[in-house]
Amino acid sequence: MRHMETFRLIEAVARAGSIRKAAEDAGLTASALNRRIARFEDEFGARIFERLARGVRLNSAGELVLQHYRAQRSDMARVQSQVADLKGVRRGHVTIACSQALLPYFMPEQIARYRREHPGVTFAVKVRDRARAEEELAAMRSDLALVFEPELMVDFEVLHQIPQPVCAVLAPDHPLAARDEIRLRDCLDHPHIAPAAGYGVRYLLDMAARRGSRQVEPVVETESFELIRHYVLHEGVVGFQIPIGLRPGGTSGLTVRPVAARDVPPGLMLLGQMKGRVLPVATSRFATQLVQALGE
Amino acid sequence: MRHMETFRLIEAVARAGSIRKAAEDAGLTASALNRRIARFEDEFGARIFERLARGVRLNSAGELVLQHYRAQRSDMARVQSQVADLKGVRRGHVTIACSQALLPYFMPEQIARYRREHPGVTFAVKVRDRARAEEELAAMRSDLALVFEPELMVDFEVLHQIPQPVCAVLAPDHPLAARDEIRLRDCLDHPHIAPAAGYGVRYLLDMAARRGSRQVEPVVETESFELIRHYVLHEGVVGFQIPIGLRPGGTSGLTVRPVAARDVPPGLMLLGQMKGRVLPVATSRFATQLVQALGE
DNA sequence: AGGATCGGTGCATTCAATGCACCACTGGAG
DNA sequence: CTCCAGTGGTGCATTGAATGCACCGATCCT
Repeated sequence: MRHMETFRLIEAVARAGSIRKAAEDAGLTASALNRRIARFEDEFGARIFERLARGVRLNSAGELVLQHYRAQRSDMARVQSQVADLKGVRRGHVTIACSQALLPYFMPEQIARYRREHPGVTFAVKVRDRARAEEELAAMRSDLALVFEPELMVDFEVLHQIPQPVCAVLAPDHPLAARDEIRLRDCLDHPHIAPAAGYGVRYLLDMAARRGSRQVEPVVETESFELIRHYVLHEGVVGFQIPIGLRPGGTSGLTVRPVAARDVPPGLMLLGQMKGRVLPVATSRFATQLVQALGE
Repeated sequence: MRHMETFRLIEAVARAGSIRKAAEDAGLTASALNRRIARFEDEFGARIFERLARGVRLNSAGELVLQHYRAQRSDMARVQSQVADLKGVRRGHVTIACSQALLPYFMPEQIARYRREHPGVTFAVKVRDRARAEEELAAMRSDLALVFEPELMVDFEVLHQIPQPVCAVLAPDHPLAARDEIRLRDCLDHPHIAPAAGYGVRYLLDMAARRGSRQVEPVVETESFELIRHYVLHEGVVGFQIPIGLRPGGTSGLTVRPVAARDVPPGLMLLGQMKGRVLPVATSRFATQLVQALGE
């Protein structure tokens, strides 16, 4: 869309922090870009950039303008998607930011199921922790977010939520594998492997451990859930996961036992969108499917 | 705002039903406008106008585009208003579509009260019947609507509602003026003056009369509530109004008596906005004031 | 048949956007 | 301090996208 060129450039300048840099990236001269911005500020009626000695920075008016542009851009995408829909083309593109736990089983299954019925719809799956996922939504770089225990910003509109108890993941020959339910203190007494700080599971574990005057002291700390699942098969340590990230049948050679809910309260897996946005057709349908799948 | 010129022209063409007419109005040639539209359709990826023998008409894709433009325009106005606000200018413009009954007392009072605290805010008050008021909101030509018994379209978001009983308006020497409450059949037995079809009061009266196998047969039928209020002083007829359109004290020389609620159920006065819109600062504050005033 | 009105198109023109060269200013390194 | 690198801002010539003009073919109404 030709008419939002200026907005696109404004966004580029805001990102680069400098008119010259942004101009170079955009393939035009600094003077041209400078004048575009000056002209926009004239028409708009207010400065949108603070002029610093070493560059520029968006002021609060500029933040509002940028937010407006992003909303407008995403709405235009929605309109195009709806038009494509009524042309019978049945195309679309769904962008979703989700927690790592959904990568092995849940998301692949859901996307495959959807694409079986709508092969024209393409997907972008971004892996974001709970804080970054909400940023994605706010900047409208993603249409949906499916995250575990997010910090719930004001702009996050919850479409569905399900509780997810924290589970211990063990090799079948681990001493704790015999029990049906495991206490947190038993996990902490054994060597354990845990996600790094910032992840929902770790957050719940830290809170619970502190309540029992204990500490989570993992022998291995990692950002990869996949590493956790595989590592417990190599060394007799206790791993932690949530059920949605584990194969339901348990054919993967892992033993899964819930950690006592009275020790570690279940966290919430939330499906959400940017508040007030009208989602494109394909996205909206996919969200509906997710809600249904989560409900089962 | 320069960048939505094309959208503005598209709207003009849609309204005029002809590229040539719209071009003339806009002060450019038909060929230029034609090409602008063709270029937009190219970029957009779909036709937005049906080409007819005698002109053009928006197709459904075009309707979506126009709706997008209106939403975007109103959001830009909101952004500018917020920026003006944080510049300390405290300016703004409130556009409200309302029923005729609010013109004599309610709206003047409310606007004056608001402007006493915010002299920089200007107002546009459009008088629209209940059907047209919702059109105004949908096309974003008005920010708020305060209407009696609207038909409640899907895009109408109710901010507040209060019941309004239908009242008989009489000269003090009218035979019915002696009673505290008046039955509908008594009104219909006397000569009466009523609003034209399409107005909320008339709608309620028609429904109620039909239930009693009677008919509303006014000696004078008018679109002006003001005429009704004044006419009852000239001829001994029964007029109909809702309380919010009458002076509370009753110093206007009129006698007001409620029509029995078991005959004519009270209608609803609804304050609403376009669903999902973020209102400009000034408008939002004014809406809050209206809600409070209606609550009293 | 014929006039009126419509959308669409080829070609010359124009003016707004751009590139270039340059200025003034700032901050940090030598 | 000087000097340099990097920034935003400006006057002037240039260019190309948008426009106006003239014209075409189609359609509708008289």
